[in-house]
Amino acid sequence: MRLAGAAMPKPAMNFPDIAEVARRSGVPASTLRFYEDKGLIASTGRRGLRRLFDAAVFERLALIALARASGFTLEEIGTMFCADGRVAIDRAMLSAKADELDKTMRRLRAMRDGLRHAAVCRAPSHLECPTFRKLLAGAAAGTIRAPEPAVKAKKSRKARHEAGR
Amino acid sequence: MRLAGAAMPKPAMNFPDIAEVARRSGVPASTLRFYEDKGLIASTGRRGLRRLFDAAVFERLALIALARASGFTLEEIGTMFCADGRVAIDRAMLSAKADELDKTMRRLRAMRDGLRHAAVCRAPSHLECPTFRKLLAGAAAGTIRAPEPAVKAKKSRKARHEAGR
DNA sequence: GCTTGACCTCAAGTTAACTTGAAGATGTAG
DNA sequence: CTACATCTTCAAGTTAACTTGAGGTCAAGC
Repeated sequence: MRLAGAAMPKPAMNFPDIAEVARRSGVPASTLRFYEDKGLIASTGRRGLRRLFDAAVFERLALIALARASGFTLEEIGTMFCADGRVAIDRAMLSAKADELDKTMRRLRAMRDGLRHAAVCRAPSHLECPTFRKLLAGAAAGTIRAPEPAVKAKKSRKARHEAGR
Repeated sequence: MRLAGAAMPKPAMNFPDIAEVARRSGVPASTLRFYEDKGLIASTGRRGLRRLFDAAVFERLALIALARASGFTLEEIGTMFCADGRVAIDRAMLSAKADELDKTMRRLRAMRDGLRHAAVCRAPSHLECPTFRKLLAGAAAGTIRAPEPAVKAKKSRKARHEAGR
């Protein structure tokens, strides 16, 4: 992917600037600033105005991506890091989130089955299909509810990034 | 609260007003107005300023709830209704959404397994656990991504509603 | 020394799905 | 007829996680 050239470009390899971090992580610079602002990552210093990071930031970003994919909010993710930069994840929190995912998955599974049925059901209208009506009744009774918040991806930051913005 | 007398109370039973619809459906009046504004439901007329609905609105609301629970956006849900008020759901759309749910579930399953492992893993730090590092690598590579948008529930509208707001 | 392009800050905008609030209208009980 | 609880409209606020834009700074190349 990147030609390992002999000549090191401007920012010292071991102190990547924000553009370098963005390039290598796929996380936009604006997001990196945003994360820093939120205390999720930290720059190790500045060259003039410009932030310099160290290599640890990549692991940190991976951790954040992983946590986000698991459904943690940025705020929750913030609690996973000690002030000293060390990672200290509460195991109970992990279990709780796993339980949450299980619940979500059960809900989604039910919905998916309903959708699959509705997609092939031969009833003239969905409203006349008993399976569908059962689901509807659940929705009416409030047993069926919409999902939790989350995040949007829309076009995948990596994709947009790699497309040259 | 309201005695079921022989005399029909204010809103004719078969033309519930917005408060009645809210009460029976659990959907807040503000949401009903919002949905009407978006064209997802329709009031059948007015008594003075006040909207009157007919019984069909309950099915409609159940349908909306169901679709929302399946991950459809309100905009997508809008396409499920013809102008004449008839329901006409594109079966291909249902399949597509089912596929989407499957994808989501695969992702969530992987995350859940990772979380469960991390919760019990004996490695001194998560960063030293090979399983965890494998996930991290996935996150770094961008194969692991955050979920789709969705909706929030926070306290369940029904609960808040029934708690007398 | 000057130009330039990348970076900086800070405020405001974006999206989805609603909620909240202000100001006004009205059917209904008394 | 007067109160008043409910309704009405319309604009603006909310949340999460970012993005965008304006206006400014600065290191490096020429």
